[in-house]
Amino acid sequence: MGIIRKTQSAAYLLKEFEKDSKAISTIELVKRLSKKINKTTVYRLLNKLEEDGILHYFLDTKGVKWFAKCKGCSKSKHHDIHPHFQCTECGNVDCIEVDIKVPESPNRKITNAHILILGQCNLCL
Amino acid sequence: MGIIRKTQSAAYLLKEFEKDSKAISTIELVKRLSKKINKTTVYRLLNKLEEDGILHYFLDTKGVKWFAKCKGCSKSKHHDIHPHFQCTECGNVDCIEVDIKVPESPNRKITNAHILILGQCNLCL
DNA sequence: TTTTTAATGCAACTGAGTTGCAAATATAAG
DNA sequence: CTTATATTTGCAACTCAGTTGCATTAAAAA
Repeated sequence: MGIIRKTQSAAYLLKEFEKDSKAISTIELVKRLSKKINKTTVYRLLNKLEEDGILHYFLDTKGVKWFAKCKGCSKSKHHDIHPHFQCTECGNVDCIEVDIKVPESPNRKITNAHILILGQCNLCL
Repeated sequence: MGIIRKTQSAAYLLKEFEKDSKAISTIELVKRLSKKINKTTVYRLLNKLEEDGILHYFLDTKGVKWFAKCKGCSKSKHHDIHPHFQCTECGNVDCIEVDIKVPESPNRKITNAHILILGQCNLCL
């Protein structure tokens, strides 16, 4: 589907990602916006924005979904196949702009990779 | 906690992993064992076996939890920090015995990495 | 065999995410 | 600007994986 109309809800949602470039978990977003946007709408908007290449998402080690703003992605193709870093102490997540080489594997065709790096962030060191 | 007693349920559960070395999703395990073991028990056993270093787990792109048998892990430390491969067509998951170098990052201490490689398996090519 | 203590089953619960539908609102048409 | 139309939204009810409390069962120790 993707976003078709410029609605107030979409504006509120995108505003959250303009504050800083950190990733935000779905649950956190639903909480933050609960007074302005209904939970259902938040979920629907996130999916649409992801399809349009405006946001990208990934899952952390606990299965929590995190969203972040895309850089240079389009509707046709996501280019955000970069690793993500999650601090094991504070839980914060960042995008890491580094390419990691994934080894070829016999008898398989590798098309993508999800990489989550764990450790301590600069604030928790 | 970890496993303390050798119970029939634990034996049934481990048997599933002895058939082959593939990873099995939690939901699939609960289904397969539903006539022999209660759902609650399956979940509790999986956690215990993971703590004991007998099984390891990881999450796929949809947040589904997969378990597989560990090779050379102990209660004190999991060594199964290898990548996992999931076929985007049939959904099957395998452990990949390859080391991937994770780049160092300034201002961070990297301790671990979760790597999920996606593509087509030999059966789906 | 009896005692002790962990493991299990059951039923009820939790909470993230989804669905159907009526009402609201953005956009296009007139 | 007003009306028509089609997408978005909110709400309530639902789904379903995973969890919790507690009484019962079954390992292992005495």
